[in-house]
Amino acid sequence: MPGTRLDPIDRKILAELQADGRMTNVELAKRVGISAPPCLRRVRTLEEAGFIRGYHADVDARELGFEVQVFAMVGLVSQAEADLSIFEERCRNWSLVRECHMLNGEVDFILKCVAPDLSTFQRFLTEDLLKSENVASVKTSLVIRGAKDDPGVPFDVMEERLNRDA
Amino acid sequence: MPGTRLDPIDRKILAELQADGRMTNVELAKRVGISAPPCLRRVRTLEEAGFIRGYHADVDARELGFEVQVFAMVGLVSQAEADLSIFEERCRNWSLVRECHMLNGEVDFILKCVAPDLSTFQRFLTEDLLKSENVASVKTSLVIRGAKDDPGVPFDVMEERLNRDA
DNA sequence: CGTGAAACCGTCGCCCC
DNA sequence: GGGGCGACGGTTTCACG
Repeated sequence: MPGTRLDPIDRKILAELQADGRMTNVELAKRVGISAPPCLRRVRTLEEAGFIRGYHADVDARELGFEVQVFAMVGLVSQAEADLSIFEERCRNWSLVRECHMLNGEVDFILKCVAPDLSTFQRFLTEDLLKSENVASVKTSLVIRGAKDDPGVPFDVMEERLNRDA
Repeated sequence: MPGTRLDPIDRKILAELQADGRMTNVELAKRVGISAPPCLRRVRTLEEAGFIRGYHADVDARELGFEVQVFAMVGLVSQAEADLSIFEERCRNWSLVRECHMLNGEVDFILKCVAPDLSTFQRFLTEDLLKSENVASVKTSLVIRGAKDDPGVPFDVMEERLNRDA
């Protein structure tokens, strides 16, 4: 079971840095109840072990002029591993596609796209996505309004499960 | 048009902080070509104006033991504004629901859920989501594997459009 | 927006348990 | 193994030009 190698202090560090990634190390150390040097060593270890992938400013897309968010459901002709990989790699190269997840069920992939306006998205849809080899079908849904958009994971659910198992 | 009040330096600041939210202010200042004090003033202004909503460590869900990611498509019985708001507020209180977007088309909402294991998710699905008033239907799709998961917005697409308009 | 100065922080070596 | 203390260099963040 992953996550077992982390002690409660590590989990607290991760939760705090997920909530505020620009917190100073001394502030973080105070919150998790140890002094600054060991706290910084733990953070570096968590980064190197891949638990922390990076730090990002959370920018307001709409405020910045990205008015269009779209979820695109993509079906492929061939689901052979090589063809899946090719499609995934293509998505990684489209900066307008922010997320690409392979799903079970009727559809093969869900894409979350962000664009400044509808015409920019339509151009991507017709000239890039739909013209891609192996793409059989694309169904798009515009985001009318966002109700919640929290990055990261629910640490409280994790703690609940750890308490339940204990 | 939003985004017009930002000059090229502000946009560069946002792009840099989106790429690395823990960059020091002096490093940021160097990259955008001004000295540290005005750079910090710009960052504070961008924060207070809401362009920057916060900073978050990007944690690896799977490495941390969150093995299950699910997209849930939710249809409601009533789409009256009051009923939509009630549903959105409920989603905000479910920590396992990380995103909730209202969509056009057949379905009313798409939810992105993160859970440590399938049974935790199933419990949420049957005991919380499906028992909610006004929920007519829920279709879930498990994420088989993630191919791309970049937070934020595509600044390069924005710059392209600005150049095109100019 | 830049300069300078003061306070603070990140970071290291060392000692302790 | 991990945590704490002290000190140096770099950073944040003022006031001022």
